[in-house]
Amino acid sequence: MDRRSYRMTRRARTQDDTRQRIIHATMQLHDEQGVAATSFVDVAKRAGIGAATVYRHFPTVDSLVMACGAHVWKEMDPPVPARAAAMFEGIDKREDRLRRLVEELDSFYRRSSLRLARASADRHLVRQLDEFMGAVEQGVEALVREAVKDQALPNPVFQLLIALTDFPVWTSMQRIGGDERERQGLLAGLLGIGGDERERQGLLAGLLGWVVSDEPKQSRGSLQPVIGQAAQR
Amino acid sequence: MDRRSYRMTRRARTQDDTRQRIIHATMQLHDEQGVAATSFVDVAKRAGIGAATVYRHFPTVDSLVMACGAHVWKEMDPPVPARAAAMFEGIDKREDRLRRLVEELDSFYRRSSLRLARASADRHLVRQLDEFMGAVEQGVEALVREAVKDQALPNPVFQLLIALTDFPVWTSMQRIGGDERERQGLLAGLLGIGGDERERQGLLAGLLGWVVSDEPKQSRGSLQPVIGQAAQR
DNA sequence: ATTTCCGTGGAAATATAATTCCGCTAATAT
DNA sequence: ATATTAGCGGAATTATATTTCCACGGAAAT
Repeated sequence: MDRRSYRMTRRARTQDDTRQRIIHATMQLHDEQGVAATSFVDVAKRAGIGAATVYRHFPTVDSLVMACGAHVWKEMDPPVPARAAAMFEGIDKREDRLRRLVEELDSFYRRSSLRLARASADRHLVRQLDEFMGAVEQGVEALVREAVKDQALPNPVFQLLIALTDFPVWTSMQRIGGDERERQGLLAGLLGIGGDERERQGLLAGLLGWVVSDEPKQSRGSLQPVIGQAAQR
Repeated sequence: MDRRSYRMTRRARTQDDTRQRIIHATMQLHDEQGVAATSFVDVAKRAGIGAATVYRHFPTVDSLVMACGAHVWKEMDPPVPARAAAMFEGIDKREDRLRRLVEELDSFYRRSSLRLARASADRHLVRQLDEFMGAVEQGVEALVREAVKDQALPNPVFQLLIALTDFPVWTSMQRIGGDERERQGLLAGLLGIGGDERERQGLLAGLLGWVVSDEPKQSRGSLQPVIGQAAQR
């Protein structure tokens, strides 16, 4: 009795269906109660199948989380370094590039806020989530870098931009309220502070230069020389 | 046979010693592996005593976490609303008050960063941690409010200040590196943007006003009218 | 001294989540 | 039709964390 060859047509379909149900149930639960808090039994119950079946499809937690991760990544469509340049296609003016950057980031964070929050919450418990967030951060950084690529910013200024554009900061800023336009304008304003042309440096760039250099440049004694100077002149 | 009266002098001391050992071991483990990840058995092992003894001293997880919380609170000595005013005693100039605020916050966040991070990480799992962080946030908010109390900031600006002074934002800014003085100067600069006197509003206040109002005030078309205008005039 | 009291901790009991076993059934090939 | 294969899932098993029990021994009172 040698092994028969199996093609599995109809069967394969129901099997694949089960797999999709599992993934769907898992994502649902991850959204509702968090990633780390979701057990295999929970998933099975939600999907309306046996726990053993979940194990058949996904022998390890890793494989399940990864399968979900792929789906989620696709759904949230985060910025990736490869497409960063294309996002600013034909946009030359500094302000317009900044505006574009903020638009892109705000809409990304907004449409992904729940899942980014869930991933952030458990990234120290689940390796995949940490990698996931790492990839997101890389994409955002690439976007920022592309937005200011012809400005030759000093590294600390660039790092500040990165810091001000990350997800935790966006989350904190949500408390301000307001609609999409207000939020974006506000963030764009904050970022716009950082570095204009080289000769008349942007406000923050100037400020940073003052702060980093050992001695105040002009108005010693004042705590915000550049800003103060810009505002009263 | 009626109950004897017990005074417990020597005994009370060793018992109290055990209690302190438990608390010490718990804080150690919370620092090392996080709050939620630390079990009663872990604590017992670290303290070199039996698990049952831990239960005798702290019947519930809550009681143990609270005892540790009290210690931690004392050690980190966070800003509290009651002492907020005293922190600015005799400091009148706007810039000096801001500088004081940043000094206070940065040094607080720096000396408490590990534990604030641990508390933040698990605040969604452990009620006490959430309350703890809530109290910290209240203290910080009181400090900020006190720092700008005579400026009559529009609420959105104030909210922005709160957002920019919270722990997640501070954490993100750590990536910039630099020493204490640089960091503080940078943050002070960022905050200083927000709201000067009413008549010549601070840059950010102006920006916000522009963003919030429906139509651009002066230089329509430009994305950062206030900053642009301030910088080039 | 001796009786009473109580903190201690090893061990057992309990709870819950993770994983595997195995018989059932439906799909497939001949 | 019938033998064969493979997905399925209830139930059993294992693993781990939580909680309780109780005998022991040293401290406190008389």
